[in-house]
Amino acid sequence: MINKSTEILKNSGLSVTAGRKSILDLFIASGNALAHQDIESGCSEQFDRVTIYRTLQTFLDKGIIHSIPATDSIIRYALCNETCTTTGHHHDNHIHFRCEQCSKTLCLDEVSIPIVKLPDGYMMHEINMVVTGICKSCR
Amino acid sequence: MINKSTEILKNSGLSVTAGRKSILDLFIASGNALAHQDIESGCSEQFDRVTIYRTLQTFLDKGIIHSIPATDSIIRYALCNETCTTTGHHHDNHIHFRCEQCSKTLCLDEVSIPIVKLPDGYMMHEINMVVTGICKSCR
DNA sequence: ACAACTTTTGCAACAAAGTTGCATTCTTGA
DNA sequence: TCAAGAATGCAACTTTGTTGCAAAAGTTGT
Repeated sequence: MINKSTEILKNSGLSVTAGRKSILDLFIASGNALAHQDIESGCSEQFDRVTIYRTLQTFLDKGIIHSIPATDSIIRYALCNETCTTTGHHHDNHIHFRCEQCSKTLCLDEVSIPIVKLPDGYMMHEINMVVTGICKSCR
Repeated sequence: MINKSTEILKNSGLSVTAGRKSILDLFIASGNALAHQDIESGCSEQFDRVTIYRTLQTFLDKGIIHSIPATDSIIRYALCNETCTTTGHHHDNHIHFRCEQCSKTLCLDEVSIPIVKLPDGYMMHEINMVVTGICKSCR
């Protein structure tokens, strides 16, 4: 296996194409979460918008990336770390941080989401926590 | 003061218009969070899409409603409870629940967001927690 | 209750984001 | 290497969100 992106694709049973590798490389290179737009403008080669939508959806389905909600209606995606290899829906147990200054969104892998007790009758499936504030490099 | 929606508007220093009252009434009537689309189709009278966007923005600014992030890129809004009357940005301290069956989004006012400790160098401003699962009425 | 003033609304025209079907091109496994 | 299946690009379209401006409200003081 030549490089990491190829490896990830093979491990997920996906065919290795220029687009997928390029998008994965972008995720690996950038330490933070990426929105569709970031990917469209950040890829080394130019790919069709539709291809990017479909690629992101595929990656989501395979559990290669996870989506991060935000109040600005822009969904960002980040690489799942190695431990979550389950295909399909999976739980990310870390919190996400969005910096109000540099507006980067990061996974804080070291901070895990605390357990909350739901009222009687509610069943929890997934949990998502996003903190906004000022990040380490912006202080 | 005739009814609740009028009261809320006056308290926030907003002029009372049919559109605003209608949208507020909808929020009061429906127990769950509403997306733009829900409001457009749910109002008694028909209002222009632009009016709804602007009204929601105004309500946000005044702290009448708060927005709830989600991983489906649809932002939903919910009435702020009486205790949070601060104009402008404010922190909701409760978690949000999205039911995967009926796909309603609710504020769980009784469950407050637990405190998390961020890594050194990070400053917290706002915090948001969304749980998905099955709600009480769908079991 | 009315006139003057300020806000809000609706419309039109855009811009951006996301979706679908289909023909072409690329990957993969034998 | 080649056939079968998967991924891509394109076109056309729908949905979502934004801006400027004129018309229609709402508000305030008298």
